[in-house]
Amino acid sequence: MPRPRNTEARREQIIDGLLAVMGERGYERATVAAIARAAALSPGLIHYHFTSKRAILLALVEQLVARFEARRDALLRRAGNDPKDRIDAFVSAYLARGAGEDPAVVAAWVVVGAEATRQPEVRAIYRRAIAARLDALTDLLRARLRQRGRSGRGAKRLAAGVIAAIEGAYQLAAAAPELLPAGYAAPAVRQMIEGATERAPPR
Amino acid sequence: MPRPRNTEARREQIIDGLLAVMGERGYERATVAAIARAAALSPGLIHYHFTSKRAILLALVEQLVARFEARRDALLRRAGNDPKDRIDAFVSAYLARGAGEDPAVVAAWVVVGAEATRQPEVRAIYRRAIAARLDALTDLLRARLRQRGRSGRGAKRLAAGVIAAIEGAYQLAAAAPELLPAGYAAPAVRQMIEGATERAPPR
Amino acid sequence: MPRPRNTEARREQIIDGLLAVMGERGYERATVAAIARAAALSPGLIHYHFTSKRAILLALVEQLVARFEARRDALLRRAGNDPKDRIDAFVSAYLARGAGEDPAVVAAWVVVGAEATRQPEVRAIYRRAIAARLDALTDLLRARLRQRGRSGRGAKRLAAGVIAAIEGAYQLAAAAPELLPAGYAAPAVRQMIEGATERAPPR
Amino acid sequence: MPRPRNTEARREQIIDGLLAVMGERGYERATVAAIARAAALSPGLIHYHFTSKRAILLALVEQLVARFEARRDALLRRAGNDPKDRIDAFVSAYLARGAGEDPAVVAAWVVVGAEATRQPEVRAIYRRAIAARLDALTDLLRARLRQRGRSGRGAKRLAAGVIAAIEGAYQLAAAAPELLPAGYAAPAVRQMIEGATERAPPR
DNA sequence: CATGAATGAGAATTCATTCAT
DNA sequence: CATGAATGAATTCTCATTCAT
Repeated sequence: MPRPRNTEARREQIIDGLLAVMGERGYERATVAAIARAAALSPGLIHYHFTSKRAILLALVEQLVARFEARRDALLRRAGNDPKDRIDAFVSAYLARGAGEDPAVVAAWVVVGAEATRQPEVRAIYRRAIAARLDALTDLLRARLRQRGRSGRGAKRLAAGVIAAIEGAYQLAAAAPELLPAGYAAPAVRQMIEGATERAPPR
Repeated sequence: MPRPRNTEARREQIIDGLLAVMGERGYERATVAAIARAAALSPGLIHYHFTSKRAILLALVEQLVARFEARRDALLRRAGNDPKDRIDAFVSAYLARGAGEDPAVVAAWVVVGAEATRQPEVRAIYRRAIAARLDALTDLLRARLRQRGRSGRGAKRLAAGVIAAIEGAYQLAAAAPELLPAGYAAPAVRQMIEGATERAPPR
Repeated sequence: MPRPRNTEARREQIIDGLLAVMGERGYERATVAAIARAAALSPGLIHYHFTSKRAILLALVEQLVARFEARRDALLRRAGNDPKDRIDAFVSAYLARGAGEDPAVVAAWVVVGAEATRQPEVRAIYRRAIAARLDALTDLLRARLRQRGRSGRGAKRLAAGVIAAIEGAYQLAAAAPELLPAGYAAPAVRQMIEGATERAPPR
Repeated sequence: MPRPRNTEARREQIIDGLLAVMGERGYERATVAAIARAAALSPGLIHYHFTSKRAILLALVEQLVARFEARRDALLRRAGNDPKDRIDAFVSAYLARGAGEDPAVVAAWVVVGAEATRQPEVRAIYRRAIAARLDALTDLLRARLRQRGRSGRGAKRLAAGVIAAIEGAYQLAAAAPELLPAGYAAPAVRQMIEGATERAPPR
């Protein structure tokens, strides 16, 4: 009678181990031994379930992306059809973490962003995720602009600004949280959007 | 007739070596050997001029901060006294790099931000720098709000939003440049500021 | 079916490796590579079982101390109750090494004595060992003095002299063995004790 | 007009530098830079005056030996002709340092003893010095034995015991000074000598 | 003689990965 | 699947010695 398979559970454990360790040490200094410890597993087991340390990172990045998308979709579903509400839902889903939801996830995402700078495979996933957010947000913004009788022309640029602001909020939350006024990020982003909407040329 | 001292020049060379290597490999993978190669020096010499690799990083961080401040001061001096112009000068000085001025500097600053997450000494310098920018920008924004007859209350939160947006622009520029519309950042930041100014309550 | 644990055996091997190498090279020049070679292990394994080279040294020092104490206790148990016999047993146990029992141990102990001069952790163990010997020998000498109807006053100073003579015998055995007459040490120590006993004031 | 030669003074400075540093760090860890600092000279100058670090050590050892011999000769000259007084003079000269005269010299001599264990050139000087002390002391002891009407047979073995006791006193003074009763060494050595003298067979 | 920079050969330590059990 | 020992290639750092001035 073969032992029941538990590969998936183990993979989750290991990914969570990397998440925990990477937040406080970064990727390079997250040793396989430390990941194993955080996952309450033996070091040897790590390489049974993952071919390499890099593979764990890639799985983690994908998981972080998927988590965001799940939360975003849930909030959008609840938001109804009004463009403004939908934009708020998107921003809330994105900022939930940046605002302090789970510090480990915030820290890990910042590390992922830095790794995306150099590891091609991380970069690929990261870009795909950012591109998807950019596209989705662009659509939402365009709907909003049209609702206000404006041209949708600047939507993409505006979306880029919003995403930059949110990614920057993550970075600041991870590196200098005590400098920041509470809850500054969402209103700032909203100002950016409203300011742009009002100034946009008519259709 | 001793050999003339050249420590300062050598330190610069080494810092530049780290800047170059770190941009493409990150701090951990910027080996001392690679730094030496980039600086066209022998590896042993690195440790003659710096006590440790970390010390080079700290020197680099301080240099990056100083460079920004020098550029900002120069632009502010040229900007005159109008609050709006001064804010523009500040943002331009900050974004000059984000916009692509020197990709190595952009990449390095992103790495510094990530390292600030974990290395206490880097964090200290990083925080001091961010705090200084926050204070300076808050003052500029407050002047602008008053000029328009508004309360200066929200100035600090707005400043935090602007800085987040700019730091995020660095991150995106380093990790996903080809996704971004050209020159999106400055207008987005301007929208954020104008939106907030107009919506701010009267004094 | 995990590989059976063998940490203790490996640690012994490594300690023995240091013992062998240190005797002929001293501690500093006993490189980890050389220790590994002497222990017939790979260099990396050394640091799997010990956190640092210093940790091996500390383990070795403790082992040397324990070895002496085991031999001393064994001889004392055999010696019976006569104070003179017990003193002889103590001195024999101590000098067994000095007299040439195991040259590697003699040499290592001399190195330990020199390291105790500077490494605080070595010094702590060394002192504790010397203090214990001093106390034990003082008790033995006091019993002997009383047996001869003398005051036990000078016992501690005499014990210090005996221990100095034995430690010195180690040093000379390690550095200049061929200069020394065979078997000089035990009689010399005995003379020291007898001379002092006879000259001690009555109780 | 050539600069006046100062080689001898410089060599002394450097030797003193090694003396100071070696006492607290041992020979291996006494870096040339540290020696230079202790000597208030530049590192490069060290190798102008000595071909190697080892050469400094050899010079230091020779100096320590010479210093002892000078003091011993001075004390012997003052001691007159009585064998007992001459022996006392010898022991005093030897122990002066062990008793705490100059801790740096004591510490350095202990390091020299340990180095003699492995460096052939140090060993050669060390042995010659010990052999000379052994011979000289043997003569003194023989005179004393004859004076008391005893056979001089055991003189050499006794001398070895005395020298071991004194060398051991150095070791203990360097590594565990606070454990030792004040002024224990000289009386203990005297007991050793008197005990042996009285027990020696008649001529 | 003197200075202090420069070199390069180690040294300890770390760590991803492999492997025997 | 699981364990934890084993390996070996890197990596940072040290330091005696050399050298240009």
